[in-house]
Amino acid sequence: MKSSTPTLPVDEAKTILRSSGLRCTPARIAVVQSLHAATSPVTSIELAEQLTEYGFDKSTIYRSLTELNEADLVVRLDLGDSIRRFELVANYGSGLSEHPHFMCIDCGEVTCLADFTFELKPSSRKIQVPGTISEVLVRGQCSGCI
Amino acid sequence: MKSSTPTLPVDEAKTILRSSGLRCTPARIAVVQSLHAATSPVTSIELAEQLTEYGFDKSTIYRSLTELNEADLVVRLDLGDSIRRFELVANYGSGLSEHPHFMCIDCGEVTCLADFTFELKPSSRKIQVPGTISEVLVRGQCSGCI
DNA sequence: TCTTAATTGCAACTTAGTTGCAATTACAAA
DNA sequence: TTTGTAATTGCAACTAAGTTGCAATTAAGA
Repeated sequence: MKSSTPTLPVDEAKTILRSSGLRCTPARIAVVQSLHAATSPVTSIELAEQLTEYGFDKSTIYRSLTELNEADLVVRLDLGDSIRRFELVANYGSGLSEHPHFMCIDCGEVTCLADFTFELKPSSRKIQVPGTISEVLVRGQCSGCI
Repeated sequence: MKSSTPTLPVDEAKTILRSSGLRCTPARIAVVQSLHAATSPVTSIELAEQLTEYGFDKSTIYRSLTELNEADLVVRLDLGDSIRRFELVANYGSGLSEHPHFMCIDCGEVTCLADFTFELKPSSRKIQVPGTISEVLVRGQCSGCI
């Protein structure tokens, strides 16, 4: 698990939780801290494995993730390898909002395309995207795997 | 399961299979016919349920899908709901190749954005996409679910 | 028709995630 | 600070999707 960022102080984790009216429980604080430390989306499996080592039950972790997601504190990414990934919304920073993601079909590495915007171009003026867009995922081989 | 297209004749299914050097077995023919009949990507579950009713074992269906995928006769889509979908490459038609897909996060409906091209724009000239792109998935709410 | 490697069906297994429920805990109100 | 109570947790059992080992069967070239 990547974690280059210094650990988020418990108080800040609590502030994040309370901002959405969630109770501050050890499990949720640990989940927020873990997600905060990550530099790219974290899989639920990684998180469950990491936190069960500290005594939390895996069902608690999965439940916490679902609750944080419903409270819009974390984004749930379904990047196509049948494994769910989560990103702390707070990590996006102030102005920065959601961004496309790139996933390598060989090594599974996920990259945030934070500095890219995407555009869907219709072949004719008559057709349009069949709805609102909330997430964009690009899959391919990363430069290390080509 | 959507199937508006008339059933693909067995002979044509066999031709498709043989074109990639695969043996023509009843299971593979049934899978090809099923995928051919679909107008949008089919989940492995749908396919397994549909074809086990005809006496095929689910492991055979999953194996057939893997083989057809490895032979480049079908494309495997991982659209983010942890459920794999498959599309018959032959359905793309002659000139038409792969296209982006749109998936509704509410109803799960998948649409082929066959008439759209996709563009990722970097915020500056200095950055670029971290690899080659092989698949693009757009998620959001379809017009029926908004 | 024969031969043989490829394919299949079966059952058991794996993995990711979910659920019911009794025990515990966070936190608002007294 | 203590208390009451609804929210949360741990546990164990379960589900669903997909995989695997292996003996029996079959497609298709000789």
